[in-house]
Amino acid sequence: MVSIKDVAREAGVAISTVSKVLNNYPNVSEETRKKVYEVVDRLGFVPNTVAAALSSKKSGRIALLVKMNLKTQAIDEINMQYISGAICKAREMQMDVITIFYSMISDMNVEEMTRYFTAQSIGGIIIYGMDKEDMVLHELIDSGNFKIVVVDAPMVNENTSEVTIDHKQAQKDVACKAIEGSDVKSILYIAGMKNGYVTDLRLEGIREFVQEESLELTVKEGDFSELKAREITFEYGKDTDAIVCASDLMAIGAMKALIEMDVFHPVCGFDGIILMGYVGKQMHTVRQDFAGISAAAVSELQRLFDGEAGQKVLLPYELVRLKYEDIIR
Amino acid sequence: MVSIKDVAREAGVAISTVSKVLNNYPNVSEETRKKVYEVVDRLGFVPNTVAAALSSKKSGRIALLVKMNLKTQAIDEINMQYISGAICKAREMQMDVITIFYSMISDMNVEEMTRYFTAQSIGGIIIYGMDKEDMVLHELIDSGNFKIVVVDAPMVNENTSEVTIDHKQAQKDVACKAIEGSDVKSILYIAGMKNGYVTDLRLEGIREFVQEESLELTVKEGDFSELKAREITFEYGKDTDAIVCASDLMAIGAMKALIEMDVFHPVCGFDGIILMGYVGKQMHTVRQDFAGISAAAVSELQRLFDGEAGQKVLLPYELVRLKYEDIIR
DNA sequence: TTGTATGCGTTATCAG
DNA sequence: CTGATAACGCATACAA
Repeated sequence: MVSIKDVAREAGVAISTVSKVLNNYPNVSEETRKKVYEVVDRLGFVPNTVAAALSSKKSGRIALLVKMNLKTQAIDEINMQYISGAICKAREMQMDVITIFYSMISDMNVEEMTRYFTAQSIGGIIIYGMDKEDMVLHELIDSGNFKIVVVDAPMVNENTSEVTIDHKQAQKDVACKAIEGSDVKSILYIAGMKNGYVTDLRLEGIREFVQEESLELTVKEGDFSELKAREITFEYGKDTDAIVCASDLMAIGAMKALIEMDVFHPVCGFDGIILMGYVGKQMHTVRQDFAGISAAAVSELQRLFDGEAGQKVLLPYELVRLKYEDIIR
Repeated sequence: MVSIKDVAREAGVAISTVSKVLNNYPNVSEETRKKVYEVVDRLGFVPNTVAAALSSKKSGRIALLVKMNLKTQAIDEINMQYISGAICKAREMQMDVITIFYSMISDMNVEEMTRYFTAQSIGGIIIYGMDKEDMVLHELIDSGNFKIVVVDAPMVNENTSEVTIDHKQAQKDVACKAIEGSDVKSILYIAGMKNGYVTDLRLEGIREFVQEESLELTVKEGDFSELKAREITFEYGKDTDAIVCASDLMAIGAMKALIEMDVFHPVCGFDGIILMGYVGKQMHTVRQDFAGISAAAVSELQRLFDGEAGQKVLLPYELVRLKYEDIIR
């Protein structure tokens, strides 16, 4: 294995000089910089990220904290996008990534969790799908021991950023799109999990929308469950003119129920997962670029590592309608 | 951060002794072992895996090499199962995991790839979805520089194991199940990628099956593409009595095409992905426990780390038929 | 601007 | 059976 020592010897400089060149330190002459780089790619030197992480505590080792649902496939689609988006971006930015499923550490308290991450030389964490009741995660954020980027949760402080889309506006937009052209007077809204942050935002959106449009609104808790949405639809589906769902999965559940009931109402979802293309009936939905969101989270983490303060990063979304023909390849 | 040094001091022994206890070395008295463990969990000590990896070259740091199409957002249920299965098992076995997508390193040659892994202190690799034309991966395996477990590819040597199911038998079984009760004389088989290892095995299976049952067989290359299976079905679907597909996605493509053509033939798939439940028509398929396969791969890697020779590990499969009602929750 | 020396938290090799 | 101590590869104060 070719190490920094070999490069130093070959280039006729000190190890520390090589290190400085590699880490873009200011005070290095252009000449030695060139010389070092020449040797680096002549020898095909690749810095050992593990050693770097050990040596410097503020290394770029980050953890992706994913809440995975072992049952539902569509949820996996989203997490897969999150994971791949982060991993690719992280590699681009020379950061080391480990993926952790929440269930693996959900029994820990803050101290244990802190030790767990510290023991792995992890300095930054990206949290996906955090909800209001994840007390330990809240404490972890408050502790200030790590740079953290939270996706879709309003946590911003000196070393915590949020990356998200405008859920409220998106919910309004998609509802609007879904009922346009139909004579809709009342809407059944199937909401997400009660303790979810996005649930509130989307709920706000739909409330504002029905107010502006003078529509009637019925809200039911769907818990992001396809089955629950299905049951809710069976019970209340025919009494309203349209069904707006807080997730694609629930929209699918609702739509399939409507079909079985042999009634047709506009249904719209949220997320833009591919699965929507398989349902037969096309539905409007909000397409989130999960991989892009995740990549942005990685960049944001880098910003925090660079000592800048946390902030809220708002990313775009788009309204789509997935056809089977569009999604197969 | 509490380190091994703190434990040693607190327990009144040497650092090396603590290390030996933690790594289950033989020559340690039961007494000191107890004493050390007592201090370990009193202090909540968690070993730093990064330091361990740096120090010991034969560390349990492993890489998951996943082939995924990152360009298109796809239903990547299988890879997600692979990844989560491996990560969970690895944590259980105290191994460190990093996930790498093949596209991130596909432009490297063996030397570069070797340096890349070495630089990350990676000693073991699990390769998913390798095919015959991945020359660099073949070289990587032959180099003997890493302990490697390959999923679904016949690579076994001193430090390489294979984990797989009996694809040939499974293909026979599912085809048999699919046509049982129907008067089928001819079968359209939509095969996978030409350069895939499992493609050959499954093809063998279906060939043997039609021979035993004296059926007619037409084989077309579907490349594991839903779209291609759809097109093939449009072209040849009505001339045969049943369609056997080498993957669920292709089965879905074929089934949807048949529905559009308004003809009904038995169709069966392979893999057992949840998506099958969304198609409407139920199809028989081979359910592979991807997470379990992946977990087995991790265990196998540990075996290799322990100095044992590579082997072929055969895991079970089952025949299923997914209904929408079964998959939603 | 460059080099020296020390430390990061482990593992592993020897003496004892 | 236990304890010093030298690596592992890199980062970084500090000295030159």
